Amino acid sequence: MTGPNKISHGAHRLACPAGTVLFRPDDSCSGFVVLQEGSIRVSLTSAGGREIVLYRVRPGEICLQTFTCLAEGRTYSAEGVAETELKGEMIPPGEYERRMAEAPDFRRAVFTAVAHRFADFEHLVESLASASIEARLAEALLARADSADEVHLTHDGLASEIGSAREVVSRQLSRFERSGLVALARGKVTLLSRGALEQKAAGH
Amino acid sequence: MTGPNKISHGAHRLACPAGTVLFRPDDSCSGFVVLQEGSIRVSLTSAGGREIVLYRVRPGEICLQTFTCLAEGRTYSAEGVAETELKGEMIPPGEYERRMAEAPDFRRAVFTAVAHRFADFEHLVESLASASIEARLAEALLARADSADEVHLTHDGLASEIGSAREVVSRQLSRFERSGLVALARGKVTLLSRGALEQKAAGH
DNA sequence: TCGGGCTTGGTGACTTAGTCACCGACAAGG
DNA sequence: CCTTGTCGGTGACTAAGTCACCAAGCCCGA
Repeated sequence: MTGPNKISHGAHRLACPAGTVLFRPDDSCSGFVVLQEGSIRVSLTSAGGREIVLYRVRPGEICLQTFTCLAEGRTYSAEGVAETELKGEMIPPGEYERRMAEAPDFRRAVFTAVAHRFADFEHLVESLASASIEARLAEALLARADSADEVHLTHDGLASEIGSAREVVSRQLSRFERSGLVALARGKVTLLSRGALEQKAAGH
Repeated sequence: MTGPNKISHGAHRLACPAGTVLFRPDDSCSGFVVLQEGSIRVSLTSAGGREIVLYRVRPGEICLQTFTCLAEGRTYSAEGVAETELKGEMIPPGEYERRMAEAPDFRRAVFTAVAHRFADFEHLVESLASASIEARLAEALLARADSADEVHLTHDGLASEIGSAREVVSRQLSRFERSGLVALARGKVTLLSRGALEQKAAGH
């Protein structure tokens, strides 16, 4: 725990390539991750094989799963995968406890992050309970488009984002394409009218 | 803040009858509630008028809405209604901050409660994303039945519990009745076979 | 460069869920 | 009583999800 890996007392460096599975359901938690670079996708897969993305962890945010596990000494219930290369620190459970008790800034940052995360969850529940597929898909496309208005996800991937099925996404995308809102290619969706998609996302 | 209402330093007594609306979307938060008796129903109502119960707060638990508001200084986004008569304490924001910083037991209790609450949310998301109406309704009936196996809720109320529509609940209840799982009366459902309902809740 | 085999996407047919409009039954209070 | 509001039932329709299957693109080894 000393030497080049030591970046702050009691913590050690975390670095892993894109695609790394950080945790799976029933894993126990090995520490609190403070992300400096990259993004982690946290998703839930139900018995029927349906996957839904709960949230993403980015620098400055926290993984609520991890918080929960540490607070209760329980195992994970979701899966976390590195979407990009990751860099950060891993704070072991004991050190995490100590900081929560003694470092007001650390504690405040964790709280704020928990609160944010919780707001995400609320939004997700509201969407699932009452938004149309059209609206949810439009929202997901806008949220995941890059600066060139391109979304590099398969229809299957998009289905996971919104907690639906591939066929449903395919059909809705075809409708968007026929209306001139997007252009489709294998593994890619190009947004042609953000404005119109924003309308759809808001529920017409 | 002194006199008969003082029950612990800086807090004051909270008492209100069933049906009291404790907070609505966009209200600002006036303090942290520690419940000693009763239950609070926290629900979200979407633009289309569809209501869904997020969770209930019971003694020893916390209202995550309130936690979020205090942590970020934001307003509520859901509605909280007293389901029964309530008794407890109301800890004002400043005092809440102080306790979080100085009282390890208080802090630990809050964390544990947040973690529990979060697990509820996860379960809700998973249900919404992939469980059938049959399963969700069976689960809600079991969760809300009293010791006499009776559920005192209207079909509309049950629909809010599972985030669906009254007609859907009515039809599913009819099917349960035809299968001999429940007996129906105005404003009441009587469970006739918990075992069979548990099967349904687990997804056949 | 050819040809599997895998991934991705398209489609029809069907089931389940949600919506809309409407009506009848019941309960409580004047 | 009768009136008014709540509660529940129903038919007809739309939206979403499921199932089975196929076709096109892509990767990779022979």
